[in-house]
Amino acid sequence: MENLMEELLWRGLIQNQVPGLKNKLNQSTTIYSGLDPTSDSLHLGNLLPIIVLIHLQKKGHKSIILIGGATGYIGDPSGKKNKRILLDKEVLNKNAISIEKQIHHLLNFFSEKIEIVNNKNWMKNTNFVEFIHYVGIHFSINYMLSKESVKNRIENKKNGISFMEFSYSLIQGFDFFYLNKTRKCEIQIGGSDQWGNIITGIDLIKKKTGKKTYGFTFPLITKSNGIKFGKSEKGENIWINSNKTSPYKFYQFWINISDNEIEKYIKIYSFLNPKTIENLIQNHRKEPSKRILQKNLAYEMTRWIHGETKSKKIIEITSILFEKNHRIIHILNEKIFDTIYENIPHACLSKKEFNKGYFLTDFLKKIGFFSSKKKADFAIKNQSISINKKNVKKNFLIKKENIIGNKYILFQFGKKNFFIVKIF
RNA sequence: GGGGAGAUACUCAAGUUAGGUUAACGAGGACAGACUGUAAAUCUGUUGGCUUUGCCUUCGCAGGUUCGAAUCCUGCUCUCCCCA
Repeated sequence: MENLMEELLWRGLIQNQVPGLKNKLNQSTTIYSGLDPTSDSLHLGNLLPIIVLIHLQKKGHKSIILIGGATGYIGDPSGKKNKRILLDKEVLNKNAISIEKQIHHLLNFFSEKIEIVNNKNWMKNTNFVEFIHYVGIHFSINYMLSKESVKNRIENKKNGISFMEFSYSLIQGFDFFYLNKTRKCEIQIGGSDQWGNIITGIDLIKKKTGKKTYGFTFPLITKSNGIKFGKSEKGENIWINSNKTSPYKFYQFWINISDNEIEKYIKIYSFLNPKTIENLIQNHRKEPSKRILQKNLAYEMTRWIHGETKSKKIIEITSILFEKNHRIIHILNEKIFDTIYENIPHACLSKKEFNKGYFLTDFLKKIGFFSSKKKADFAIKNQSISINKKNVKKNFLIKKENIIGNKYILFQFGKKNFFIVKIF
């Protein structure tokens, strides 16, 4: 446990810390982090607290994950320039249930059991007057106004802050107090935007009980282009749920991380031990074109989230899809095509429909690979379309000969966009 | 309550003062091509739709004037600023 703090620092998982944290981490204690059920799935952003809690638990601490059924109902103003869209209780409950399932799934992988609590269970019977008296008495308005999250919104006349959001940090502060009282929880962790809320909890516990508690935050991870990490180029979140982000896409996300960022991310996201990571980094630097770090991280993450079998399959089809020799594709068996079909964007078309005869541009639009014929047309002109790995030079009528494996046609746009059509 | 400014494509932002080469300058982003390693950087192209030498739809919304309107007129909605 002595090295825990150093390891967390080495991994880049500590941005800000309460003094004395290091000593506290040297003895077994209880740590919690909360996440509000604003969606029915976790994404790479809110996976981070869970990763850190697992690290801590593995080193002998007890971790608690708090699902914010109550706080989600209020909406955390931290890190938000504008008002949040409010979710009603039913949605929050549904989200909480499916997130809890996901968390169990994530923990099973490590055979770790982490307690999951929901703050609606202790907030639902709270009386407003009692709460304000019990908690509000300890916080001056001056103190609350000085919080970064509040300050920003007060200066912003257009999107002022509601009293409800203003009170958010008191509820989160109370959560920490409650967990300290009932579960001897002494450390709260969160993303860097949670610093203010964590301090509120620490202050509340101090004032109520005189006990000293701790906290730390991890950095807000942004990519070099300024986009929040964990979002795709289009700004979509990369979700844990395979219906929202396909395992193939998930794998590709990691594979595509650039060299100058991959070292940082493998430290943050993978559970490989530091020595292994250092070795991989050395090897990667020798031959960056092998993409050792990207492949390792992509594999580690995909097998954690989507399982060993699935990730092996994805690696297999990835190597086929990105194979430079276009002849390879013609000697594959049907089973592999079936696997490809299941894992990448696809469409199916009846033989009857196919036999009507389509020009490539119309076909691409029809199957949904391109949203408009013009775009498809332009792509062909640019020679960025391939059929069955073979570059298309100009628009032509799709024929039977284009079907391979007896029932599939593989389309490719650019280097990394694939689409497969099944003719049945 | 009084006065002023504005609303243009994914975003920012020209054009509006004399109405017509304006699908709408430019920048960013995004996508593609070349080079590579499914990297970065760089250079090039694209960035409303279609039955593509042409047609249709688009400059806050609804009307009007005109052969013709993002540009002029009327009404409406919304946003911002200043003074009370």
